[in-house]
Amino acid sequence: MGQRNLGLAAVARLAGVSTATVSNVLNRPHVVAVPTRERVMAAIEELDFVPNRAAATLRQGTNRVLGLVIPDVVNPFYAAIVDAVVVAADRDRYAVVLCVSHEDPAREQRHFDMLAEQRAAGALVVPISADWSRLSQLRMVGTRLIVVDRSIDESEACSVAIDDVHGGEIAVEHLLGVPGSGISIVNGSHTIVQCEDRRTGARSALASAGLDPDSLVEFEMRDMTIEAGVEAGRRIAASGAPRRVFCTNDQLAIGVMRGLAETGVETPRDAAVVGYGDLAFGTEEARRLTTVGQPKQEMGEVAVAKLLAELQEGKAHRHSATTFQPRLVVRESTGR
Amino acid sequence: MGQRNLGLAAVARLAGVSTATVSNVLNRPHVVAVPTRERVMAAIEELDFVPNRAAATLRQGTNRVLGLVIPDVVNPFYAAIVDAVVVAADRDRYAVVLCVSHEDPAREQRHFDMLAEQRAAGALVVPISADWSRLSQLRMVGTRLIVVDRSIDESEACSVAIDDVHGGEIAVEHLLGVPGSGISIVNGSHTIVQCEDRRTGARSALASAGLDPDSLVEFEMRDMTIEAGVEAGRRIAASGAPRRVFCTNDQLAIGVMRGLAETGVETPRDAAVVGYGDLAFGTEEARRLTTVGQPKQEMGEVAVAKLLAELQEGKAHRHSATTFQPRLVVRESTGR
DNA sequence: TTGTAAGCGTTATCAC
DNA sequence: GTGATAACGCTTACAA
Repeated sequence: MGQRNLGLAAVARLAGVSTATVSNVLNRPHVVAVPTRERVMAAIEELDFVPNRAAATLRQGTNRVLGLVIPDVVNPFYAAIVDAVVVAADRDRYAVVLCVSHEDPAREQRHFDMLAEQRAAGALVVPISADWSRLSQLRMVGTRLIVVDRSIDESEACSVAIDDVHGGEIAVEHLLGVPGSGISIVNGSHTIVQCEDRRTGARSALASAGLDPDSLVEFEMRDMTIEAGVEAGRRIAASGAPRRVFCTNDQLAIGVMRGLAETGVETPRDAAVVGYGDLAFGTEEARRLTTVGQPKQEMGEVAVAKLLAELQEGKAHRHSATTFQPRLVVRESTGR
Repeated sequence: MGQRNLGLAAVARLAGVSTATVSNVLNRPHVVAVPTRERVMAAIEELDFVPNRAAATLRQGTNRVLGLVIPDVVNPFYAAIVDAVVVAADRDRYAVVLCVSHEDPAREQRHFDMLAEQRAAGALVVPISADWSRLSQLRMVGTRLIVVDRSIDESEACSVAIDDVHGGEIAVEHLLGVPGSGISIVNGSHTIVQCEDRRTGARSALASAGLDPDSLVEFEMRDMTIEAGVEAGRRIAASGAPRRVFCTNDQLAIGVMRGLAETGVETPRDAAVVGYGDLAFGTEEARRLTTVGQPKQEMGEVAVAKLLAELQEGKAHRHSATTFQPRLVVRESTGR
């Protein structure tokens, strides 16, 4: 019960061996003779010995810790990544320090500095901006970096990302196979790289089908919420825009279906709607929505795998960028 | 760019002071003369010095790290707690090590041990079981504990929880104010303490209204999913059970509404449904659902506040249990 | 197979 | 206000 706090030395004394041997029992059991090992284990048990990783970190210069820096943890997309990362790291006995930047560069910077001070072995980062000077502290202490869900030059770091252009392509490709004419796109701001990429993919799908990319009828909404989607749906219904609609997230898509329905345009009877993300599971409307699924768990797992590989390889490591392809999840909203 | 890695000593040399002074500049700037301080800061800048927290941890016996152990991070209830905890911890410059137990006791145990080895200053735990012997390692190294979302004897640790009994009470109280007769409850397994508590609250509300608690018509479902809710809704419709229905989570509630609707029983026209949790925001059905809201962010914040207080108070600390009251979020599903 | 001993980079206790 | 210096607990050559 009491809160003692001895060290290797106490264990060594009780077991009648040296500290080096105790250390070996802990880290390289195979080099220790069996009877010695057992004596040491017994002493560890007896004293409730808890190794002090700070001492090991100090000595080795690196901590069995990975940093994970994301913009938001309530967002199910990132939550899924967090889950995958935590599981993968746990498999290799790494602790994960979670940092939520909330899109605040100053906060993100503090997180980087903190991870550097902790001598984190590596960090998985969904960066707010592409300003690499911010990472100098981490570089300085040798923390390895993986950029997640953003692309970056391979000379800088490893990265994993999901190909949003392809996501836009398969969405529109699918819509083109549904009866109707023309394509509408309901998008967020073009300044968001994901939105821009998905739109690029949409245009590319039109081009591949021998259609004019400029024939895409665009609705650029300020927010990417259900409300904004409803507004877009109304405008589509009112303006006679194409009723094969690609929305760049699921909320917009659900809103669009609702906005269309207000004037009696039912999906999928009179319209076809494709969303993006496949995140809002478990709700009625999402269950009917054809959408673009993103392999986020896989991305998280591979990110950790890359990081651990880089840690093993050391100097010999060469950065690489991995891209994951989204796949279409076909449901009712495009089934005529 | 190079990866140097000096220490206080190098900074001290460059600034022409002792390591003690550099340490003071970092930790107690006010005791250092201004010109000296400035010279030291310049040297720190010049050398890109990054303090090594492992050394400080080793010396001080405690790490500026909080552990957060939860069963699941994709679940929005826990995600909200994680967010609140991370923000609160960040305010006081604590790093948060996230551990996801996935309901696996062995894994949870590893997490505890790991936090002990890291000499975490404290840990916020949503424990799988109430087996306190599991925490011996943590106790041994002086890590302070706060139990979150579970109750525990005040002699053991501080805790924060949400009063599920009261949640059940206000839900049924509200249903009793809606036209109709009798109350149905759609619940998960009674072995889940939250389910049992919410049911207890429901019975208590009946009693307070002068009704027989045993008049509560119960449906105990194996899962707490939308599907299970649909099944319950069908059974309610078929059996003529009371159509004022309290469901112990939102998924069940959404399912019940759907199941009822299959036989033309529309909510709120012919039925009143109350859910629990207020988590599935942004979906059409959830927007219409009267439900019991849980102050989860507040719980997370207070948990960290308690932990930090305990860390400050040290020996003098006395444990305490804080209970948060849920509040009813009234929406369409009970509005006749 | 085991022991010896030199650090790792801080912080804290004294002197000055 | 500042400087020496002794821990803190572990890992790792190297020696035996």
